[in-house]
Amino acid sequence: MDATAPASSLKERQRQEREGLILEAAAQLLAERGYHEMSIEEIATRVGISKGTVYLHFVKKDDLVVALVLRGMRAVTQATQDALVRAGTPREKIQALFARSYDNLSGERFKVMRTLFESPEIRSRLAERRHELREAMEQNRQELAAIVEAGKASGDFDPTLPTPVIIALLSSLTNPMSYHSLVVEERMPAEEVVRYLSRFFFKGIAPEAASPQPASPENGDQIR
Amino acid sequence: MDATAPASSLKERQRQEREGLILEAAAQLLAERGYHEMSIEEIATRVGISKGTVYLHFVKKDDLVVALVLRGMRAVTQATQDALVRAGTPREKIQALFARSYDNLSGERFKVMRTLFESPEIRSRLAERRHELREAMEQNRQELAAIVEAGKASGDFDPTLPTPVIIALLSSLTNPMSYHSLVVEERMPAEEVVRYLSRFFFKGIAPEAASPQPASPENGDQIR
Amino acid sequence: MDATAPASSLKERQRQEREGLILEAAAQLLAERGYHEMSIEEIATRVGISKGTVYLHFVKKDDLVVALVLRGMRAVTQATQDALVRAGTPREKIQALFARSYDNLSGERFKVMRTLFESPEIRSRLAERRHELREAMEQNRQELAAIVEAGKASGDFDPTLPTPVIIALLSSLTNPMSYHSLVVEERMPAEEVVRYLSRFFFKGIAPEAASPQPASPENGDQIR
Amino acid sequence: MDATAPASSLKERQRQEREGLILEAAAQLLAERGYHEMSIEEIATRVGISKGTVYLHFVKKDDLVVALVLRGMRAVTQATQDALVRAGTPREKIQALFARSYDNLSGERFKVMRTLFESPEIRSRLAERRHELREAMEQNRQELAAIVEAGKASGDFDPTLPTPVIIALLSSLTNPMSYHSLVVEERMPAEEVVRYLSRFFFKGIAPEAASPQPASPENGDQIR
DNA sequence: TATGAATGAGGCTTCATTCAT
DNA sequence: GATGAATGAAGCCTCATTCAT
Repeated sequence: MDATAPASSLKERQRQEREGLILEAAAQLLAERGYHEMSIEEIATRVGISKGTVYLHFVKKDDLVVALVLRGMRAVTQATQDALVRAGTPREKIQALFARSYDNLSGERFKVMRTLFESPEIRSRLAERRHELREAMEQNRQELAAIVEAGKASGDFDPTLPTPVIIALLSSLTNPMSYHSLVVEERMPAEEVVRYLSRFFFKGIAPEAASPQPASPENGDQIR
Repeated sequence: MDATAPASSLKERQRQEREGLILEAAAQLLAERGYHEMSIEEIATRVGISKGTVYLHFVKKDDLVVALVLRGMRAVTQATQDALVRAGTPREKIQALFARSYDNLSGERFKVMRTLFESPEIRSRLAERRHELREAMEQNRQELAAIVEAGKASGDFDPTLPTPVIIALLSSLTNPMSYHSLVVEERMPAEEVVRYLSRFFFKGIAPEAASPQPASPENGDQIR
Repeated sequence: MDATAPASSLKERQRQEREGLILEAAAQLLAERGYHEMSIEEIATRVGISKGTVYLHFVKKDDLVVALVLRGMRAVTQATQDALVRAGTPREKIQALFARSYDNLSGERFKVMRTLFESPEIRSRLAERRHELREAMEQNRQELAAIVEAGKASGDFDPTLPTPVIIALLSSLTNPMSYHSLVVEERMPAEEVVRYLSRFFFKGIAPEAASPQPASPENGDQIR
Repeated sequence: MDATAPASSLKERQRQEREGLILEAAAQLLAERGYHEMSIEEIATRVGISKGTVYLHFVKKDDLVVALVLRGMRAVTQATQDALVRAGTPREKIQALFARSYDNLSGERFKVMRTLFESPEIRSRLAERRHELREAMEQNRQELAAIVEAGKASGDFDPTLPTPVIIALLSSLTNPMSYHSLVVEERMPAEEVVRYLSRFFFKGIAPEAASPQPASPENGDQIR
């Protein structure tokens, strides 16, 4: 038995690995073409396996998408928590969130997630399994709410702005459309976008000059 | 021929009217279900005509969607121009844009447009006809750019923020996700959302009290 | 309206006709190969239409089979009633039933029905819609029961044999296996089979001589 | 080699045993669901082995079914012979055949066989290998023919009824439909069914009273 | 020898598109 | 023009069969 344990764990690892590849390919195709345009056949081809093998991992096409969303959601939640942990002040945490949304790693996945959620086709598919997703979504929302509340308490955020509004604004500012128009089309470095975003988030569109602060390195790192 | 001209113009008017109805029905279905779940059959049923008749107006399903997008784009451009004309200062113009995005009339159409643009399925379909859309998009972008530049000139907007960034932020803040999460889920009145949005856009997340400006009714309406 | 009525009735007639052809082809294929071996594609080919057209008549493959069974059941019931009406004594009625089972018209359909009912695959499919079939089956059973009871009352049938047993025996003797082994394999004329069957049903396997009746051509053609 | 012979015979016995289990499981599934609904996977699961192992015994699914049918046929033939040997008069032999058909042991297998033969899917499959089955069928038929001829000779059976007809009638009366409608649906004890069947077979549907025989307990147990 | 992961043919079903009426 | 019946391509999914371990 000792002998078989590692063997099975090898198989299992390979299996997990392949499942990851399938999800990766599916995420790409989903982002490129959408739910219907993504065929199981093509996912298989991209991974280098056969159609049938995909079905060894996911019973239905929908299951694959649900798995994709769940995985993405967990990743986003994880990234959010990282931002919570590593950064100190609420202001720094927000900046970390922006940075995460625009880096190329989790950023890409983040983009896919947004795409998924905004597609009516996928929404209706997820709706049938809302119970599986509700929890993950709610958890993520609460992470954000905690940051916002802390920010209000610390005086960084305006306490008269309702928390849901702030969360919505936060989410809005990190959507894939912005990413695309600025980073891809305008070829603006992601870090620069993040810097602007951060400044905007905290100070709005108002000109620097209007602020009484003598120096304004707008990243929020000023002493004030 | 002169005799037939008015007759044909009557026919033509009816034709245009029906085409409008088809587009309307298609927009609804597209927003509700996405490209593939929207069948020509159901569009026809909703309009009260037959499948074949839809094909008298649009040769392909894709053509219908392209027409939809073009029409929507023109409508958005028009609304943008209205905002430019009716409102006075750049600040007021921006407020008008926000208001437009969240009202029920053009707002709904606006939402559909966003949905279309964010759907990979439709994006890839539009990609094949990008030349037909490029112009309309560019025009709209220039309208916004004009407002932004005016705002920078008037001192309302921070001139060190790149115009494309500001445009992206503007667009981001009016996406359907925000609308849904705030107006639908949180049951917040659209006007209230617009007020918060406007305030945020101009002053950011910073607490009101922190602003040294003696008078800052940035909604325009409060004395405070 | 008067003008359209006949037109629609023409269309409708053609439609019914084709539906009949589809059912006919399906019945053949079902009898030849069974449920799974019968593909919609081949039904269509045999009728000379396309796959899609079959679906204009039957939403699902199962629906086709259910329709087939229902139609067959109605035909059998009808034939049973005919036998009840045309023939006089219970004995004659039974003979008519045998004749019906072995003639080429309803006989063939009868055979298909048996095949359908004895196939586990189809049984399980019908099971899901048992409510649609129960009625037709029960009606037919009651027709037979009525004949049997009349026969018991008239002294033709042994009243100590339970009616369900007699019905089961009747049904058994008309099954497709017998038809096949006698009429097809042994090339015995159907009328002759019916004659033997009838004699057997009423007098059993016992030799004629054992019967005390002086003349007993038991085919019913005796004067008595 | 001599040394391996017994070892291989042990292995061989185990192999035969397992083959029997596979056939048993297949027979059950075939009767329950039919050819296509019976998957190799499930057969393996029921036996407690793996899919691949089934293929060590049967190269094709069809081969399995053919083997099943052959085995069943041999069993039926065997049972027929038993009836021939144990019972005395042809009449008793027939009664033994009925009893065999309705008991729970060979009866069940008998039922499966009937099901197989009446399924078009399997028939067409067997057709391709008719040569493998012809012999077994013919042998069985001859056993029955021998009984019938003996019965005719002994005066028990009417010699004017053709032997194939009698065989067909015999077969008809033992079909699974009867079994189901009487034993399962009507909850009639199998022995009682056998008694009625036997009586019917020998004397037909005619009422007892009509028979001139003074005593006729028709079970064949009369002295005569 | 036994396993079960991998394969891919085959069939149902949908729906955009065509075209005779 | 308007209709809707007819078509057939395309994709999901199952499962017999193969084969490396």
